[in-house]
Amino acid sequence: MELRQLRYFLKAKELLNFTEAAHSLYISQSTLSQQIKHLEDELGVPLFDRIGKRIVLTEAGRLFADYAMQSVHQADNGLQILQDLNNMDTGEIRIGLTYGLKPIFTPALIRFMTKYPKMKLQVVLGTSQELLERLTNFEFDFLLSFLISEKEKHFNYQLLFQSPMALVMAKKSPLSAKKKITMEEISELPLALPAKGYSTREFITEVFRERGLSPEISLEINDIPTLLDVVKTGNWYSILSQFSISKKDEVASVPIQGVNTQRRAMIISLKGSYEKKSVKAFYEFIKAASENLS
Amino acid sequence: MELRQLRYFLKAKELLNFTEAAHSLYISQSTLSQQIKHLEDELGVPLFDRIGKRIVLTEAGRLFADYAMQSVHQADNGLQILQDLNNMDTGEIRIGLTYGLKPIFTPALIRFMTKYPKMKLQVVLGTSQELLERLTNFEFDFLLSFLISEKEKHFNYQLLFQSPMALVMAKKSPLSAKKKITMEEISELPLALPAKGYSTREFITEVFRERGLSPEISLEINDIPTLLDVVKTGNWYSILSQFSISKKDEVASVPIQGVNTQRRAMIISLKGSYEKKSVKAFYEFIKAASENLS
DNA sequence: ATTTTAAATCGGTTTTATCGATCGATATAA
DNA sequence: TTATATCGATCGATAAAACCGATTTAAAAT
Repeated sequence: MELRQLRYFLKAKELLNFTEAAHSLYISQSTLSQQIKHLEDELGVPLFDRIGKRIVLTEAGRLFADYAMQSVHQADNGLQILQDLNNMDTGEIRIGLTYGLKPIFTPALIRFMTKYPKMKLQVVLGTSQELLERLTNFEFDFLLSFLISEKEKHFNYQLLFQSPMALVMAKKSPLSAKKKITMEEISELPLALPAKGYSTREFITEVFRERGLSPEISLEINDIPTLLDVVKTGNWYSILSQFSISKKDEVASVPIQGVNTQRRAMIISLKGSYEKKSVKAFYEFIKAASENLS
Repeated sequence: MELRQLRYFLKAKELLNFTEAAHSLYISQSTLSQQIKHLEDELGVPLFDRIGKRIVLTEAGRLFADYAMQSVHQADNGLQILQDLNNMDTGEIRIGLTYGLKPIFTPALIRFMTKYPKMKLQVVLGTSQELLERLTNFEFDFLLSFLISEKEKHFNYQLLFQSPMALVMAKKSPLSAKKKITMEEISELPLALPAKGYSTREFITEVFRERGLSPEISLEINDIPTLLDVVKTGNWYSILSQFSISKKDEVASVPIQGVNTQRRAMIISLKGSYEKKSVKAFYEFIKAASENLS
């Protein structure tokens, strides 16, 4: 068993297609096919079921995948820590970012890249749910998100700041003059909310559920700028964290009354994973940006 | 980077001698030398310092070793879990055993091997301290020992039974008629105790320390049967757990008064390591043996 | 029925790991 | 101080393996 074979297996498992996997690994399909076979021979059990020209993971494949992933990951970590030992000016940082935290991220990014121009960053925007999933698969060094549901024990959390939820509406809306608004009032309004998977949406659903309210959710949109465009028409209202609404969005916002509407912005990383110096440095840039904005 | 290279590296790190390491890996010295070099080239930093004809781990080597070990271990675990999936009648169990728990282990071993004759067992007797150290290096599936100091969070503990400490003496000793004895009385006697590293010794030291007693320890022996031979002369007394003294040892024992002299016999294993079916089965045999004896 | 698609297989090529022999350096013994 | 043994590095040759392209086989799709 070799790491090369484990890497091949994991890619094949990911794509469930030998031809594509081979292509993405820059090897031929025949090579991949052979190496998987060798691995299976050594393990004494098939990792894939060949159903016609389709492949699916076997029970054994599912079980084995976790160990293969860990093994490869530990080796990568070892490499990383040594490269880190030499200099922190090179290397790559992979970051998961939720829309809501873009305002904090962008200035941090710019300052960081100015200071360390040789670093390579890879930023993926997405919903908290999908980013957490990918973090678990070692696809990110960390991600920026509002806290979704409960903390999980295999993640590390660093609190950046808290921000209350606010009702968002067109500037011309009569409600924009109010100082505060309750969830009860909101539940009577036509709402356009972020789609499922967004931490904000999960949070809103939970708050409504706690209070036994069943609001009218007429629109679900998986893109925040579009959501704001909809709100600007004046026909719908939305709920976002106060923080993520900037002036140039040209909408009005009214804070929501209630202790439990505080959203906690977090840096989330994977416990047990080696944390590069460069990543730690980035944390400081993000924390500095958070303090400036609050 | 390949697992093969990591295995080579770990063996070289263990023996700190390329020639011996190569021999123990059934490869030539030149091959090992080359493969270590390739690995170092890829990592961009030497893992060993070559001081004359001696090699020592570099800082980088020390850091990298943990990751290499984890990587190899995870791959091995993956293989193990799949072999386990097929049948639990084959494979090897590696067990660390302290002298004090031999009486419980031996009958469990015999029954287990009778039921699963194809299994291969490897049993290492030693002190708790050295066995715990080796458990951390993945050298055992589990070990049997009385609990030493505090529980550590990277170990799993399963309590087997509790046994009080007892003063051990020759049958002819006048003290053998007593029903109980205090630590204060003991501290006046000439003592022969297990050497450092034995859980029992660590425990005794701690109990004396707590009570501010400074006993006369005239003999330290790292072999329990020898210790008992010494005790049989009548010139010395020893302290062992009540349980580990059997009738055929031909010594008398008197329970020690005091709540805190209870020793806890434990199965200790490494958290996060995959636990083979066969190992779980063995646990049951050990637990059954504990219940019978108590 | 025909075409397309995807994995397995085959033969040949390239790369890599491995070995034995040797070299150079160093520690040890005479 | 000199001779000897020991250890890691290096070199050239060989064996093993990974790899590729072409082809085959079988199952979907048309």
